[in-house]
Amino acid sequence: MISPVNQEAVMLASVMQEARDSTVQLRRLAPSQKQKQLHPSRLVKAGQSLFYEGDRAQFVYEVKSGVLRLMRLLEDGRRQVIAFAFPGDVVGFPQVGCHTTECDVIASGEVVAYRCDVLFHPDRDPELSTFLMKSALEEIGFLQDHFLTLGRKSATEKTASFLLVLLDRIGTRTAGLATIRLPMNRADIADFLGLTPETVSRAFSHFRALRLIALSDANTVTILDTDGLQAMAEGGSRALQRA
Amino acid sequence: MISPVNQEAVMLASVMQEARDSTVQLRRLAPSQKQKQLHPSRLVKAGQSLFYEGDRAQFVYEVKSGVLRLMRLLEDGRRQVIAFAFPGDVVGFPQVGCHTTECDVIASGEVVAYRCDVLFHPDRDPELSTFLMKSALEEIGFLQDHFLTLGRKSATEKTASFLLVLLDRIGTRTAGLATIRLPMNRADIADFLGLTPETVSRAFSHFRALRLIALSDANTVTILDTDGLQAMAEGGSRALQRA
DNA sequence: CGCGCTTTTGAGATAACTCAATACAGGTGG
DNA sequence: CCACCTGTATTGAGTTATCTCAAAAGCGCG
Repeated sequence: MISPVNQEAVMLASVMQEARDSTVQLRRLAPSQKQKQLHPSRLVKAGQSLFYEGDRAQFVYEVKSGVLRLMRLLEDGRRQVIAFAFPGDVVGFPQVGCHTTECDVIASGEVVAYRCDVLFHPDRDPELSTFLMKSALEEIGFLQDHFLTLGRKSATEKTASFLLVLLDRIGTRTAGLATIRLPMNRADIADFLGLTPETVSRAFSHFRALRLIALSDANTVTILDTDGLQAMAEGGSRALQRA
Repeated sequence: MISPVNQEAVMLASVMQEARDSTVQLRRLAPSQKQKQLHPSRLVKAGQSLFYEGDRAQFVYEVKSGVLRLMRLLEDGRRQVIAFAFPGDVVGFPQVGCHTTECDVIASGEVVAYRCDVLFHPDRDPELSTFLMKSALEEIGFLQDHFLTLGRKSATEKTASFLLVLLDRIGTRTAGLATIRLPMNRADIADFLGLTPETVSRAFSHFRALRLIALSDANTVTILDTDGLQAMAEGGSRALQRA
């Protein structure tokens, strides 16, 4: 998921603030598609922030490699992770010119920045415009999916759903078994699912006890029974969950 | 919110299925803007459905008057209301050609239908394309707002937040007091907030006891203390909530 | 080897749920 | 015009899933 080259290339001095200055860490890439020739690629390092809630929106970012975390905060410190962004995702769609979420890098990688004004001038680059519209529609669909999870599912259902989505997005198949390397910690997962880290941990333990998953370490999940996990995610047999 | 004329004009025989047939209930309107001349307006009646989950997406709809409800269902009947759409909102953004939510009319009114293919051909009508992009961005912002509510707020905070959003969208000011006519019932509110109808009702009663609101009838809310309700919505003083 | 951070496990507290009864409102028909 | 009837909303009492607080375990790092 993260190319080692990128990690090397990032200077150790880089701190959060740097990422907000668009002139830092810019680099030309071999253009992958015609309409992207003009849009610079940027290396980003875990721990950086691409933007904060309330920032004037300058760019939307397409993730090339690495993982981003979008979140919103409540005054008293409560946190909601809106989304994790993986390669192919576009983040930073603005609201009346401002970002309404904070965007942090949780796994170093590379992003492509598009000036926000391309969103409102489709005639200048119809191809790019269509790409961004599709990305926005994807984002809407993704958020809607997660609504159901957030509003109507139990802790085990939420956690199982989460693992299945990640399996789909970043799962790898080794020796016939699907495994997921989690780039985020339990607190991030909890804040994504509207739970506490303890409850997430208990759900993992529960799945392990049922032999649906195995954990080689806390962040490496092997899926032993996809169907069983699917049943969990949809409350297929709600009795099963307590078993 | 709902013009009486529209209610009259709709035939009593109209049932859900009719709304899905785009040839039914079409009518030319005086074009409000140049780019909308070609897009037909359609009268819709409370109880109809504009589309269902899984339907091939043909149109996105701009609400002119009335209120729509977007929702998703789980096999076992659990329901999540994704959004209520008021005049000015655009609903029905498709996912790979299909609708991923069900859309029902909860208050009769009028919508404008735009063919989905305009989303992917911005050069044909840049002005419309920009309008739809802005609508999509609004939708994303709106969904993100609601994420925080859904994932991290208590029942009273959720309910207070809900009332404040509605105040902003459809509140009216009479005799110096802001009032809201709720077009949806308690079950809809509950399914929007991830609660039960009983809990929503208790929250209303709680606010009434604190003299933050008054209810002339179950669907007519008068806001007596906006600041107090705001404090409730943000858990400003969490002690206050239990008072 | 010991320190700090994350995760896991445990035990008790609580917010919201479930089920059930009552109250209310709007529409219908006598 | 009023009584009834149906669906929605409210209120009550007991249950439970999840949270909170606390302790133990695991893991990486200097």
